[in-house]
Amino acid sequence: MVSPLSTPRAGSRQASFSIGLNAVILAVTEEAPRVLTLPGPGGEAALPFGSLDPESERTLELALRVRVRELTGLELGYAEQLYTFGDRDRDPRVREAGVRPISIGYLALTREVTTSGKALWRDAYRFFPWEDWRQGAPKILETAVVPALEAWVEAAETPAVAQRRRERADITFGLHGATWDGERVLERYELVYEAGLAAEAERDRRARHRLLAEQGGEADGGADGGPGDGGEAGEPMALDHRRILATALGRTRAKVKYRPVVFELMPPTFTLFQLQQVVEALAGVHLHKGNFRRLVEKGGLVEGTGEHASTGGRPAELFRFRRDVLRERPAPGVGLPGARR
Amino acid sequence: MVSPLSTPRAGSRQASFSIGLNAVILAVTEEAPRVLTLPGPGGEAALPFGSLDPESERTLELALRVRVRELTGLELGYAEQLYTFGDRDRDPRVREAGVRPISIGYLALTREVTTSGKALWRDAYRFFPWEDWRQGAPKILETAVVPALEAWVEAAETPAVAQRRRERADITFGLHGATWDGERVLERYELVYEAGLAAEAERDRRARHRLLAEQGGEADGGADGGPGDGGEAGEPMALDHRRILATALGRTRAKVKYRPVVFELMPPTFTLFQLQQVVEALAGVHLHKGNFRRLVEKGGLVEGTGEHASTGGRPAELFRFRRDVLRERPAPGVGLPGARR
DNA sequence: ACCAGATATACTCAGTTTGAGAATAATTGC
DNA sequence: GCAATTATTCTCAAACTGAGTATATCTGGT
Repeated sequence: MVSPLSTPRAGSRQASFSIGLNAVILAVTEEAPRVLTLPGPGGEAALPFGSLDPESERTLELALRVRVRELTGLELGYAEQLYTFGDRDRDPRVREAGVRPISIGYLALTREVTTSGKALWRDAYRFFPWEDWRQGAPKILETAVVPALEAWVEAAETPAVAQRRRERADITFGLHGATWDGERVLERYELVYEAGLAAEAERDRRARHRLLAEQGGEADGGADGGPGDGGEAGEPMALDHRRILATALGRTRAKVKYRPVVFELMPPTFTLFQLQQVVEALAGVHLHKGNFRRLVEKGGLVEGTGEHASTGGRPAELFRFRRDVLRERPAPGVGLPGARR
Repeated sequence: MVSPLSTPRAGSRQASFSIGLNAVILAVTEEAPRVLTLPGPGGEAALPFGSLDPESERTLELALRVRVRELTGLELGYAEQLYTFGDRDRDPRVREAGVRPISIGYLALTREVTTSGKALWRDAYRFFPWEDWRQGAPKILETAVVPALEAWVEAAETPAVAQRRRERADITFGLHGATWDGERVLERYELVYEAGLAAEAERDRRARHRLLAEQGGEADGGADGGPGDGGEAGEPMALDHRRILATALGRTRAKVKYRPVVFELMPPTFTLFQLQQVVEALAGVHLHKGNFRRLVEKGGLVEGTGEHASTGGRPAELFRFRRDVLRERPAPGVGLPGARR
């Protein structure tokens, strides 16, 4: 049953694919979103990942769970697929082994637990310092990002390209009167990469050139390799892992608004302020206490347990997630300010 | 530079992968969402698809665009990645060639244009008759879907499983007081498949059994193959294409609410009622005319051109998409009733 | 026992948005 | 000019939002 539609490409010698499964495992502790990392090549942090065996595993998600258990000892709860990355020229492994890597990213939310092996929980904002607005506008925007973006706009070869670049920079970073959209984490990282600010950009460029020199292959498109010196904006990660992490953070920020996924990150019972702090850590902004409370209580997302926890001031009531909300409302989430269309 | 994390699996003989690129190309005409299909194996409709060559193509999306142009003559505009499917036991091609197919689905929105080759635009609701509520609750729910779901719940082996099944059925189909959520298109199709109502379920089961008989392989998990007789609910598609289409429709319904993607489906100028009808076709529900108008005008999504189109009654003003809205608001979309938060 | 400090929780209130319906305007066909 | 048709504008109550203020209940110190 060969499909009548498939189109074999010219020149496909025995090259093949590898399917990489990458897990972004998020937890929130001490008011920071934390991602589970492993030491990767070159000292860079890496996401837990492994490759899919073509025969043995029934589904991609099951395979991912097995890999994560092997690597970190963690038994995943909530997990969803994020995105599949397959850019040929953005992975140093590409032609080295004649294998084209396809990376399938997954997002998992969990409570932080001690893990085995070399796994380490790291603050996700270490990799995206411009995403945390809880202490006001992040300084790195002024000092590094905006200047680099301006240089990148200036470096355009035609005014039309410069115009497009400027508009894109404005929208993704909320410059010149545009509004900051917390969900555009990936778009911002991509821009940081393109502007040459991410250490990965320089690293990948070098790797490509090395290969081209060895093989005398095609010309480099030259769409990147801008003015940046690299290493200035956020800690780099192995391979394309920072990209995957950016996708995960953006998706989490979006999803929290319309699905009760925050509760995956909470203990069975919690105070409303603890819940709020977790949401704030993910969103990277502060919320109005009274309004948050109203939203989450009147919205039927939680129910009180009657028990109380001492806090240093008046004791706070402990709440639990109210599962019935799933039946009642189509899109139950904790909605942030400006979440309104 | 071998990753320290990859875990070679036992028993991986020279099996390999193929990467399939699948395009769901949507347009709206005559008040129906239409999907571009090609004749597939066994007379079933198929999505345009082809496989990725490991070496020649720089990015997945570019490869997809090339395939679609070759197959249908269509030059894609807006396109986004949807989901990657890789279930081993749900694709008849799996072990036939020792190749495990991974399908990457894409969503493209366009205006309907005449296409070359054997491509055909078909009403998407033909494949999901339960999704169109514009004429009231679809009859097929009463006549086929709900009874099949009930049978599927009854067929559970333990009361606990039956309980879980019932809750899942209620939430995804809005039964017993739960609310219908237009975006859960995939979840509904998956349930229809699991309940044995989708013709594909029976087809895939047969294919698996044929292979098992030939190879004497592992036992079938038996998690499906329920009471349904197949073929009762919606037209089937080739391979896992109905799954991909369901993902696309759900994503489109969601996205329309917070990104101005409808305009990809519109001509350069249009009346507000035309715009509304396109949104209604996608959402599968009717909207309040005045409110829709208010939303879209006050929301700054469109601007009048001053020109008018004759309609049979009072002429309607022609509008165009107002691009500036992208700068002004973080999540501009046309929002449906109940879309709040 | 009382007070200050720290939290949690409860209220208030104006402004905005939503959902639903009704009223008015500009055409076409007869 | 009239009926039918479609577009456009208004109205209004209910619900929701954003921001602030007031009250309650604990701890620790004196």
